[in-house]
Amino acid sequence: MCRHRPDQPYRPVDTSQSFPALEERILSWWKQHKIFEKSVELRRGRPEWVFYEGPPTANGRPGAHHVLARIFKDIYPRFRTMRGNFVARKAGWDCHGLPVELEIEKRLEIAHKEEIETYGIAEFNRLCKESVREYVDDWKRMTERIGFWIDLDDAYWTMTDDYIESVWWILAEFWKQGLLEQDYKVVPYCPRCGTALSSHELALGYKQVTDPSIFVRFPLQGGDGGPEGGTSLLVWTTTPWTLVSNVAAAVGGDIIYARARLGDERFILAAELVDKVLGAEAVVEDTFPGRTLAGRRYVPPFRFVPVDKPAWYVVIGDFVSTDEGTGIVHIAPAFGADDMTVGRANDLPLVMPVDAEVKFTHVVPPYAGLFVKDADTAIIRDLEEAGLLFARQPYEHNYPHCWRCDTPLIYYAKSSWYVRTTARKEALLAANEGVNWYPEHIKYGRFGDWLENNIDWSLSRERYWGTPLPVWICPEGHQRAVVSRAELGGLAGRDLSDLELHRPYVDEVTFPCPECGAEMKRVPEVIDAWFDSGSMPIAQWHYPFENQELWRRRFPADFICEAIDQTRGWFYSLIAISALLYGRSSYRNVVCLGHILDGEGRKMSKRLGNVVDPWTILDRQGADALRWYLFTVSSPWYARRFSAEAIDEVIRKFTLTLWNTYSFYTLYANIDGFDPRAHDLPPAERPLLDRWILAELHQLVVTVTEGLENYDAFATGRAIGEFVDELSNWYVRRSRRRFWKSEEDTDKVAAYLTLYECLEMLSKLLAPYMPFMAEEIYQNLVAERYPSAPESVHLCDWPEADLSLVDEDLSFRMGVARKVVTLGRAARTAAQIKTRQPLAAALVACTPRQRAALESLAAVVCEELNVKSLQFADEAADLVTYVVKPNYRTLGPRFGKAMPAVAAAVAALAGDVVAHRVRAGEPVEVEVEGGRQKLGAADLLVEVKEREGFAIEREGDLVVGLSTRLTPDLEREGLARELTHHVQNTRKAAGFRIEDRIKLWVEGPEKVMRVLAEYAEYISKETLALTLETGTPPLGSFGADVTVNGLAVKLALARSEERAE
RNA sequence: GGGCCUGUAGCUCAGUUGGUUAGAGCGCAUCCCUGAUAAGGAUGAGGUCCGUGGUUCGACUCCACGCAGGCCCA
Repeated sequence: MCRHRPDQPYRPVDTSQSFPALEERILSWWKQHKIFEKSVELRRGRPEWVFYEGPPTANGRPGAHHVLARIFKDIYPRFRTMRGNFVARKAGWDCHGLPVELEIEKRLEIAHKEEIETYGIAEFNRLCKESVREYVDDWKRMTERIGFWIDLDDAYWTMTDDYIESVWWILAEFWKQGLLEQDYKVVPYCPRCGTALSSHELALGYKQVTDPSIFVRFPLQGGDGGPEGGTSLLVWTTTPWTLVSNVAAAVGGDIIYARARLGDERFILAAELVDKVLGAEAVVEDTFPGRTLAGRRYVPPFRFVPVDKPAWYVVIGDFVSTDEGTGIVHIAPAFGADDMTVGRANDLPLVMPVDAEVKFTHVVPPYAGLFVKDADTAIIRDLEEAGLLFARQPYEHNYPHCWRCDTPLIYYAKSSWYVRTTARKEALLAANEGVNWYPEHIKYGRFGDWLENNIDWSLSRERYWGTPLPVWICPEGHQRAVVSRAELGGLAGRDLSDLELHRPYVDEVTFPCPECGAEMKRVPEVIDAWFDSGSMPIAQWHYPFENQELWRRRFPADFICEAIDQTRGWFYSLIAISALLYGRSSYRNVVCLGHILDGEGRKMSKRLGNVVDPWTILDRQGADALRWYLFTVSSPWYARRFSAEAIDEVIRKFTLTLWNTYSFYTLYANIDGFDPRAHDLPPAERPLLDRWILAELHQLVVTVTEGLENYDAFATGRAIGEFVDELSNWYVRRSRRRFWKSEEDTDKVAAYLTLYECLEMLSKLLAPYMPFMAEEIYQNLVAERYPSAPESVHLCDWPEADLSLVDEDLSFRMGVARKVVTLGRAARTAAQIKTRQPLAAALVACTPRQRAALESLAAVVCEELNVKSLQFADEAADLVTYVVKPNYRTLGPRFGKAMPAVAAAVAALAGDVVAHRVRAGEPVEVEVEGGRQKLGAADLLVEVKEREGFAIEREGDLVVGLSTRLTPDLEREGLARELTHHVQNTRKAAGFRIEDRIKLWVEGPEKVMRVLAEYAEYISKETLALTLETGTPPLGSFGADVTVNGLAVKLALARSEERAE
């Protein structure tokens, strides 16, 4: 590539080109000539358009579904770059997290966390690091191959010390503001694995199970502290073992409760549940809202654990429902999220009689040492003996289990570190206001809801491979969040600038507490990897330790893009961190893609094993085809099914059509030695067809530009697809003979120029979508010929539409002509007459505007339909009949309920007569429900219907008929064209090149020979025959026996040495 | 269990503020054209527009409630 040679032919375009091979060639050319780097540098100093890369998790090989987000991350930055913005593309890799650890655990055959410590954290983390690097290499190869232009050499890695140091800075900022705190929180916990589970893991393990559920009496206390008149709160629970830790009973403030008598006992429970729980015999004595119960004390079921605060009274909880149970919920703050919340709100004591293995401790002698769930039976028995058990029944529900070992999870209060996002909820919501979401509904839907129901960010993980939480703590409980390596070194009194900021190295650093002098040690936790990736707007630059100016320029991002599952992931972590730090979002526009599903409609995931390896597509069909498929197959916001077959369709339908058009141009331009820059022919001086396709082309530029500005690669891609179809199947097909006629006149120059301009423009419009194909076309047509042209299509400016060339009227006219041609062909099909057989006339019935359009394009229509003339049916013609219909849009609002009567009255009118009046714009009167109503011309729609028994076709207002009578003249002409057709086929069969001149011999019945004589000039010209003879062909000629309109004919041809003029 | 999204031809999907006869591509069938040719074009068959109610003169479209799938969360 890149040898300039305007006077040389174009590189021949192979119609059976392998696209993957082509792409590989272009990839290496890009690399060799640093085109990506140049494309970025070219715009240095121009307004920045900031893109943030959401770091892929370097744990697992990339699948076809990962290609989706990466190409959408590619197309808009490419577009903006061509539009003139400076768009830096810094790559990134998400390196930390449990999945990486699990993989190493598997490799080391480790089953328990403790074994990691035995194995050695340093070595374990070294293996994690290694694994990350391996996967990153896979991702790099995929990224390059799909043409995703991103700077892989300057990627941020969340595991580097610089990155971690920036994350520390953020955490220390939060700590200073009181937004980073240690707290108890109820988490799902696997008693067997000894670890809390993340919400993501939780989702993997829900199962339908049956648990014991019991109804228990909580006898109300009277004023003296004793039971009050035999009245009990009736409480329902599915976890009897938590009753040991009961400290309160919750009711809904607005829920109506009843005091109901059953026998000589009284119960309090939700009024609407009385029948269901107590049965029909129960008598309701009183009803009252739950809030009147607040503060009422009751006798607790167990008193094993001493409490240090008031307990055992009724509290209000907004989570209480009457869907099941009794409407009264027993509260054990250590063992339920709602319980914990309500416990905090009411300052209830935390009763925690359970150890790390979730067994009862010695505080509860009867059950000590029992796994809590195994204690259920004994607890129920003891309740029964104490007379507290009212009823028991098995309860079937969806309960989470450990996805690894299938053990039922226990909700359990654990100490953990939290980012108090709830304290800044308003800032989060305000930050979201400044974000444009694509699609829009996410903003106040899924994402907005998530922010509205925000919960504190559970930050810490009791793991090894992650950013260490930079908090040091002393035995007195004083805390210190460390901001940087330098600060840590200062505190520790030694140079720590080379310290690796991972475990176990940071764990080894201790220093005296500034407050009490005792030794401070780091807390053992690492942080949630989502915090790492959400910190990237800051940490990717090692801000604020470096790059302050750069950071100011590149915050916030103009554009980010991920799949929809990131609403709770990266989209959230980004906005949470930046809202807490700066009170604003770190991104302005976010494209939120639907998932790629497998053939069965399931999400592609490593776990299901249904991931399509992108290389099977890339090696066979190529990156452009995959890209085009993903951009245009359907709306990107929705989940779509992936199909390799549909990519073949893309190639057949779009790629090959474009390729053939491109190949067609180069083929003929080479034959004629055509150089578009040697000619200057303004569009206004070119034929109508050329002006038409140029009008479409420039309209396309407008459409694509506006679409890409609005992040709509889908509609714009489809618009390009339609244009390519029009270019190929109308413009080129209609213009074919202009290219291969021998004389070089203005008409031919116009055709070449027009097609060339379309292809050149297309290469630019396509560059963000199909960077390889666009490059190939641009290289061959432009860059390799003209030294002044940009070296690559990706270094070009985005094209500006020439609005003076856009011509809506012309588009309309050509549209009508194309429609008439379509209908005329259908009429031929119906009449079983080949297009090659000329006919006398096509007869069209249509509106005046359509008529005008067709008259201006009569030649085109006649040629396409192979008719001698185009005629128009007048009102009296037998071709059609008219039907008048009511215009619902105007009449509906006017007549309302009387509309059906109006429609009936209109239907009763004599169509032919009324149609005439309507077309003339005159009003019509109808009789509706006894009254006369005047209907204007706009209130009636005239429809044309074909009369029975004609070879005609119609669509809407348009009716096309063909006169099917064959005269002898027409028949002979048809035969001549048929002969030509067979000669052309024979030429091809003989393997002649299209520009080869031939000698032709024909032998056949007299009828054929007469036509041959009459049409000798036509046939010779069409087939490039220099001689046309009858008689015996010489040896070495290429012969063929053919049947022409049922007549046996012998053809023979030979290549001529002469070059004709 | 909750929230969001989706449900249109055998398949993959469009369908603009509610308005006359709901579209495209693929597949299938029939046929045509062809020096772009491992393409192209036409026609046909194929639709309870997920279901049920409602609003309206009129609903694929708006509302409610279901059903199914996806995602996120419990």
